[in-house]
Amino acid sequence: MSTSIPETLRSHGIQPSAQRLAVAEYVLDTTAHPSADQVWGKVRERFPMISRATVYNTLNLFVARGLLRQHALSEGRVVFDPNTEPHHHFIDETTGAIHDVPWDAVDVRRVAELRGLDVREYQVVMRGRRKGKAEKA
Amino acid sequence: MSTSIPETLRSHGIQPSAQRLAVAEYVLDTTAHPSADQVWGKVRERFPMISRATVYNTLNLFVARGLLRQHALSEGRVVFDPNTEPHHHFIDETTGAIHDVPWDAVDVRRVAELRGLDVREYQVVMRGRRKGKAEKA
DNA sequence: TCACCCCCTTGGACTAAGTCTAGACCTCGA
DNA sequence: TCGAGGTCTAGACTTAGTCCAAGGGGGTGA
Ligand SMILES: [Mn+2]
Ligand SMILES: [Mn+2]
Ligand SMILES: [Zn+2]
Ligand SMILES: [Zn+2]
Repeated sequence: MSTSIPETLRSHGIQPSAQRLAVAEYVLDTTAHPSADQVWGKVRERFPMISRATVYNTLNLFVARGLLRQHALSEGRVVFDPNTEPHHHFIDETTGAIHDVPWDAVDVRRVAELRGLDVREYQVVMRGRRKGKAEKA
Repeated sequence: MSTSIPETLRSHGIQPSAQRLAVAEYVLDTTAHPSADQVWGKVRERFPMISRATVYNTLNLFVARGLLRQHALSEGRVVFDPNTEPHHHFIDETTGAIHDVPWDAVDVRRVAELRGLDVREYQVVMRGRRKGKAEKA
């Protein structure tokens, strides 16, 4: 039982509105790492009159208030991620899909010892193919 | 005493031309991780008639032939990197500058053990500020 | 030397991602 | 009821990047 979406928005200082709820319902509950235009496409299925500018404004607002993170992992694609905890990413070179990798699944050491660099955050970005699971037709 | 630039191009299967040499002279010898349009701006200083399309074509060709790597590290910026050996990157949040971090300066373990993922390559992407060196005016 | 061919370069059209703006529209409190 | 602020919208605008059709240039063989 988690808090309702309007509550979540308010607790991050965001005034709920019909459009913002429609965006939040999709983007706060996906692991697909969608782009802004993909979010627009998805939200329009249930809310056809929402404008592109509103989706961009809403996503940028959510990022500014810490509800979402924004990543530029693969060429030219900026994506949104509701997982705001530290974690790593794996990019499937075949499909372009981005998968989360739990923070503790990888060991990274000696980052804090780098001379001259004050590292505030970091992640491991991996590329390759998903194993097993025969390719879907 | 390294090989000449025309030799380098030929050894990667690239026919030298005046334009390609001008691009190569700059981009194979920078640590600045420039964008395509930054390369265009720089090359035009010495070769003012070179077209934008040629710079993009040349950079893409260099990437295809393994002379350059392309990275999308920070939001919306695709940059070119003549360092084709494995290494990590540090992004200065203040200036946006991208710095190379030697492969051995960081320890990454257990990447190969990830179940279901065939990791072909990876790097650590770090963000923060450069220490020391008072900010330049 | 000349002609031909192939590759290269060029400017401009085109596309896609993203931002900005001006006005319409809500909502809520006085 | 009214006004003020905040929100939404369509469309113009910007920027990165690709595509295209036409022109140019250099090597090779006659
Ligand atoms: Mn939060
Ligand atoms: Mn090489
Ligand atoms: Zn993620
Ligand atoms: Zn680099």
